[in-house]
Amino acid sequence: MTGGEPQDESRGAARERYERIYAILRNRICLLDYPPGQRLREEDLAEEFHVSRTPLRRVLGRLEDEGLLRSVHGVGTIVTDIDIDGLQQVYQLRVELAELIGKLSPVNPEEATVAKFRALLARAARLLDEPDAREFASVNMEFTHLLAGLTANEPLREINERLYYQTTRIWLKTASKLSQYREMLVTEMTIFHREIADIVAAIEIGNLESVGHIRRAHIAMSFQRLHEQAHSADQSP
Amino acid sequence: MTGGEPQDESRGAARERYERIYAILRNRICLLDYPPGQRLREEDLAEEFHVSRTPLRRVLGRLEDEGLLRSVHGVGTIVTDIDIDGLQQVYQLRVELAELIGKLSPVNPEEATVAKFRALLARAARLLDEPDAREFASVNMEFTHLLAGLTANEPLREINERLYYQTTRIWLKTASKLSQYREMLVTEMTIFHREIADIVAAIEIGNLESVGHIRRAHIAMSFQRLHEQAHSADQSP
DNA sequence: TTCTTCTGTGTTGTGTACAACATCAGCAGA
DNA sequence: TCTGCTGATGTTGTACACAACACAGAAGAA
Repeated sequence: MTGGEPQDESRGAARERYERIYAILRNRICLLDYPPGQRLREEDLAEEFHVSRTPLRRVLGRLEDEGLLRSVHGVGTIVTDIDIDGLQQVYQLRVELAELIGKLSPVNPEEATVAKFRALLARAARLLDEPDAREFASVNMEFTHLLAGLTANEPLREINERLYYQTTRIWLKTASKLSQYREMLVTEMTIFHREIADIVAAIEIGNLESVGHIRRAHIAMSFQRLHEQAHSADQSP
Repeated sequence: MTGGEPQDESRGAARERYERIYAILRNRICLLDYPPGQRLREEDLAEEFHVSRTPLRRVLGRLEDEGLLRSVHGVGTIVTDIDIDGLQQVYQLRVELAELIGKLSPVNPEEATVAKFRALLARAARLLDEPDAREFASVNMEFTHLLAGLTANEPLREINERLYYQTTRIWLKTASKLSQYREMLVTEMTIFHREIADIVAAIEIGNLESVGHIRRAHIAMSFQRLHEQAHSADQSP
């Protein structure tokens, strides 16, 4: 009776499937498999996942509540569009929350987790040789997920990931529309590689507060670069 | 094309109804009209709001995603139970976010908003003469809502309110089970009245950063008192 | 008595038909 | 040629019937 059971949401096969479909669709949106403005058909998705529209609509409802989708009666379910200015507030908040991860209930990771961080570092290094925007986004996503696990504060973890999913798309979208696409890609990957290296170093000596600070700085700078790119791109054409 | 339209979710009567039912049920849960453990019947609720189970279930789904409900197949939809220890993390996070409201995009309120704050101060003062737990909870709720409006950072506002709804029930629940129920009520109301007075003063001189600090201190202390109350109550019987 | 099994009852989860709605092509009229 | 209307078409939103499931209580055997 002490402490309360883990209370995994495991029991209930329905819930499990719900979470699975949710994660799949969310990733598709965030990796631009479904680009902003794309129209999704409920019936197609229902068929793909072998369910009827009813349970699928619950997933879509959640994605809509989180701002990734927008259903319009009689029209369709549309992937929301995003722009750097509308995301400024989210970035400001993410900057602050990044620091909190090192402050609120930080948990020193097990060796297995550290190994995962090192594996991501290796993947990031490999990206330097053969740039790949999608693989970059994927590594970035797993990295964020792993970082969120460094706090035992579950609400903070949830919120952190949620805000991340709201912002991560802007990166791929901005990059793909850029004339100096390749240069930007290489620059960002180089910086990202350094970020992982720095954070792995901080983790290895168990200084999670520094992890927070490093992360904070990188999120802030990443936004600034994105902001400048977008606005200089506005003028050029 | 500059800035983006207000984009209110107004268009769509369905969405409007959805939000309305959601707010009603959320308030009922938070004011303990539906106490923790209460079993809700989808069909009853559907009948009450003159809709079928389908749209109602979307509302319940969101409440479940936010941790206020829990649906179990074949059993029922149950209001989640809460305990002070399980809420410690949420409180820690709320403490930090309270401060952020004064830092991220603070917006000096219009005179009408300030008037609402003063009205709440008056209601709180009236509570000192005739204590009423439910009215207290209600004033507290509106106060929190108003405070959230002091930042233009919408994601911060949303998260702030969401975390509040997750924690506010613990207060009424703890108080109602206490032997010195009345003393606690009066004590808390007195402190709450001072908090509003302090914050109104800070608002009137336009110092929103101080608002954040005051709020932070009060949330932290409120949790501490609750924590001690709960644990001293554990030992006595 | 006590344990086990089974059946009845009530609830949430799912599938499906239909209503409400938006959009566009086609056409008539000026 | 352009404008305004109308019907066809396709989509999401809603209602309802039924399946899947949990649980209590009765019935029966040891």
